[in-house]
Amino acid sequence: MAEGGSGRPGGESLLFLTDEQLRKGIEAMFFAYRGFTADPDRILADYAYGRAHHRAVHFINRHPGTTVNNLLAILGVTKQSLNRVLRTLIEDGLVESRIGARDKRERHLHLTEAGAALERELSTAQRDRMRAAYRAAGPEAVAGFRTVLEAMMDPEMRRHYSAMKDPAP
Amino acid sequence: MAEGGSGRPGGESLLFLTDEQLRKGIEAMFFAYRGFTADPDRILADYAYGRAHHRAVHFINRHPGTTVNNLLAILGVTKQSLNRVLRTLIEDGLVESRIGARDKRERHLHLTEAGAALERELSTAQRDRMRAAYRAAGPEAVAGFRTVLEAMMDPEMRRHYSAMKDPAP
DNA sequence: TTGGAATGTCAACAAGGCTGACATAAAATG
DNA sequence: CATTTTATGTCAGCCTTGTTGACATTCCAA
Repeated sequence: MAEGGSGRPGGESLLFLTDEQLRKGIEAMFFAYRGFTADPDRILADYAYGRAHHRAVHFINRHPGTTVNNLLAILGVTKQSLNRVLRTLIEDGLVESRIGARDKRERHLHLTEAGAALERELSTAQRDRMRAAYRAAGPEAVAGFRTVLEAMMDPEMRRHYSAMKDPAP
Repeated sequence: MAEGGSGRPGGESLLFLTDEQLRKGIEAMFFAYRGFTADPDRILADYAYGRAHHRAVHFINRHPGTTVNNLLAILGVTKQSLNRVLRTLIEDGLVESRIGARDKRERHLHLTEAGAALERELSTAQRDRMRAAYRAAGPEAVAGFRTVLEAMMDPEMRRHYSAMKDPAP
């Protein structure tokens, strides 16, 4: 066969869709995600927190005043799971839970100053790695990176992703 | 400010390095990784296996005859953790562990036919999603995707990634 | 031959997912 | 007003998968 023997037929413009290319993409995701979480994980270990706490703190910072239910939808875990994490964060004074003004059943979540400080520490480490990768890869690669990742999301997750404040164009 | 008010100075060619852009990249990784693992996770639930089993099966398939130690380095977990997963896979007849010929301390790992069948089922599901994302994004985006992911890896992981058989150019 | 290094196994513990059941309070609805 | 639905919190218990510690086996080098 003229197109490389992958067993997947197609014109030469579809070479990037061979099984072998797709496997490389899968492994790239696996190895890159490890790097992606490595720096925050190290910091979290010092605080006796885990990735679950990081995720909660991250999205509370991004959506100040969000309700528990909304956070549940974003994180895609059960309320029991989230509650355990949230409880420790509130006990430790990193997150504040305010009863809703309109709807008193709701709890609106905010970071305290200490919570914001942890968020900064974590996101600085994670952004530093992301920045280095972006800088090494260049703007065009970054655009492609974002395009593929967005196409890989479940539609529900894409909603949450797109709903976040986008940088001014 | 002329460059969007992110607080990060830089010429217009560095707009893709603003904190806001980096945050979007971080969230894209988070949401995309969820999609990336969603399909295999559903299949694994039917077999009472987890992601750890998937990873082991994937890399044993990619490196037939690999030793436990080598797999450890690739997966980046403790040998005790891997051993538990490996033990169930061997008990269930998906993986074969052969004592090394030269060095009898080593165990060389191979998939059985049943193991290869599970691997195919899992990787087919995962590749399907990856293929759809690649197709939607196009070849240039895919190249950028791979470039950024590779830049994001720890050097050690990048070694393992690059060591894998690359598609013929 | 003997001591250390490498490899792999077993045991026990913790984090953080999950389900199920249940309580409370407030809102929405008849 | 009575009832139902919604939002949240909590308890109990299970599973996967990470961890450390202890230990057995095997190899190799002093």
